[in-house]
Amino acid sequence: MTIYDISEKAGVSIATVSRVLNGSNNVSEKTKRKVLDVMNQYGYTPNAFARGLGLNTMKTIGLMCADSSDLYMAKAIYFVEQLLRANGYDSILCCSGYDLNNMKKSMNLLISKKVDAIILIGSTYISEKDEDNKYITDAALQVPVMMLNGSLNAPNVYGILSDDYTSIYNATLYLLDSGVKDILYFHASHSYSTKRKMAGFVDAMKSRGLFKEEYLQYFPGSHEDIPAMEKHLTKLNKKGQHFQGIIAANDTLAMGAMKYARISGLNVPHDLSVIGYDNSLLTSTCDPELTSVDNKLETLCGHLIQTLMDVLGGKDMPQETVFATELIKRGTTK
Amino acid sequence: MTIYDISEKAGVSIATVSRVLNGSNNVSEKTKRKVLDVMNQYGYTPNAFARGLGLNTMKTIGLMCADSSDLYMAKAIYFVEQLLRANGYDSILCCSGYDLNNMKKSMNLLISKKVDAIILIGSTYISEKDEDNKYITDAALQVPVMMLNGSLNAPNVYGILSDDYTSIYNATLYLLDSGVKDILYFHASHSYSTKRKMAGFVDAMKSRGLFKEEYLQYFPGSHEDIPAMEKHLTKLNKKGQHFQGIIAANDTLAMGAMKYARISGLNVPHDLSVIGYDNSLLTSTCDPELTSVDNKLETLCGHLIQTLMDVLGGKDMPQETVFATELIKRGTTK
DNA sequence: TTGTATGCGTTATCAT
DNA sequence: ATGATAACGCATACAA
Repeated sequence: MTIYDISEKAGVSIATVSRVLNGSNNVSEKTKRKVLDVMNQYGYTPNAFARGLGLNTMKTIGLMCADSSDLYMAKAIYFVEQLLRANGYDSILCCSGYDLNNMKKSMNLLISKKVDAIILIGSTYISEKDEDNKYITDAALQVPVMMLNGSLNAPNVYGILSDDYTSIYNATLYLLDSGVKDILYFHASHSYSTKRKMAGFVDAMKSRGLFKEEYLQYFPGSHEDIPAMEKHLTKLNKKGQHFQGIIAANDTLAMGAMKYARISGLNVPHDLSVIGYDNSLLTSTCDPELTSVDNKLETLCGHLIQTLMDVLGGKDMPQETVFATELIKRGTTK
Repeated sequence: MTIYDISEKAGVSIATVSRVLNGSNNVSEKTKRKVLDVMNQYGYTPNAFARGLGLNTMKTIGLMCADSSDLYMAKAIYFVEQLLRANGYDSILCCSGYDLNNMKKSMNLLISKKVDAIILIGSTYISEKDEDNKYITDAALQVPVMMLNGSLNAPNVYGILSDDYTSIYNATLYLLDSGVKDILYFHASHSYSTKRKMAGFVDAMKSRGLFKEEYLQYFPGSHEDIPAMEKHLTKLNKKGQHFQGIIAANDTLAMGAMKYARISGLNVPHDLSVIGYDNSLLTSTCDPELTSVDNKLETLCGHLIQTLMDVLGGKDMPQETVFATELIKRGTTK
């Protein structure tokens, strides 16, 4: 069933059918009805490929994330997909993993599929070395690139981020002010976001003259392996590294800290204070409930999509937008 | 940059360029090199829309899930997307929510985008009433429909599922054999999967002559609201409903049970035994760690994609494939 | 092995 | 208001 079939059965030209299809006003009410009737009768739907060829767009946005099963990214995908669809766009998803080569591959794949824009979910994609970001700036030569919680100073790439630095800076001060001295920053990646958080931690500690390099604790294992996180901390403690506070780069790591406390017989928050990040459902799985930074993900996603729509509409938009977060205080801090 | 440009610059016809593009053997090594060189030089990539129009496929599979941020679905999406891409297909994602009308809309949208097949993730999509499944069987008239953890006896729809019934049947017996008598089945949806689990529970209890209707506990709130789950159980207990065991339809609900135990001062597993479902990362967030049913999701996804590829390749495939699960015993059961 | 010509189903630019 | 016709960029049957 094509536009030709409809035109024939309705006794009009394909041009008229096309006009009806696209809601042009230049068509009499009478013929419009006739064409519409025939369409319904035969259950006609326009061919998306042909339309894509003609319009050079299929109203599709490419979504890239390292791992769609990560709590943060999964939520982001959900919000972004909903909002895109509400704006008449579809999402094609690419879980690229954390390897640079696969990221490049995913990017090329999306570009070759002629998506209208690319959304990079999570700060995984931005690298220290400029050359490693080239695949992003290259992509931005073709279509707008939106970064959720990332930022890159290049034409046609837009970053929407939460203020990770200040979040952790303030969280650290909050912990210090509650009387906790030795605080660990516990992270499992070297992403852009993690680094900004770390900088916030370092600066806050330094502002009180309390910073030590050993406070920065990198966990090299799987980002889902909570028992391994516990073991990491236990080993650390056995090595003589003392700490009464842990600030984790995400809630899952904080769960590792909680497990460590339980196994070590530590009272939380009295012996050990813990702060997580993302304010996920994990915050209510532990006892006491986890104090965590709310990253305002839904707000970020909303703003990201709005910015994208404006960019696609030809408007000038700010290259970087930063949102404040909120520390949700629960039982793991005093 | 089109095939015409390349043909001109390489001094050959567009047919030859096309042949090179599609790896045809009927082209001399020499001209192939020449064409390839020109392509690289100009950074040519074929237009996906034009190709789609000609071949009537863009090698894209439609993914539907109710909520991509649900732990189960998020993992499934990850596996499925990876496997599809490894087979040369892309995924377009639609988070339909749990409302039937939106599900239909999502389905139509995917069909109209001319995807090569549709994968329904989670048992959300299959309904009691035949008429409510019509949109699925209708879709199957156009493209193969694969159901992850769902099943529908209709042409061109294929179900890959884990044996939810037996899982819970055995888990229930396991709990009974450990000396626990009053057991609750705790669920938050009326999905096909949840019902099969419930049937397993009911039959297991009946097999020992221990079933009571009140044991079936439906939680009407948000599937992420763990505190509300706890309150539900607390209220239940206050109403005089006793229980020493809880079998939850998923790990999140089990977290609610664990929270209830803590708040009520119950020792797990001595006073209360808990079994979850999905064997997610939540199993290691609580204390003691959660006994849970491993649904073998990765295996299911692998099989689903393989089946799909075979179906697309024209092979005859079984309409339903059921995989056994495994009860992973941890600290919440004796 | 290579080239020519046509079709794929639209949209859009002209006329009328 | 409506119709004829040319793109859009590729694949492919057929010819050479």
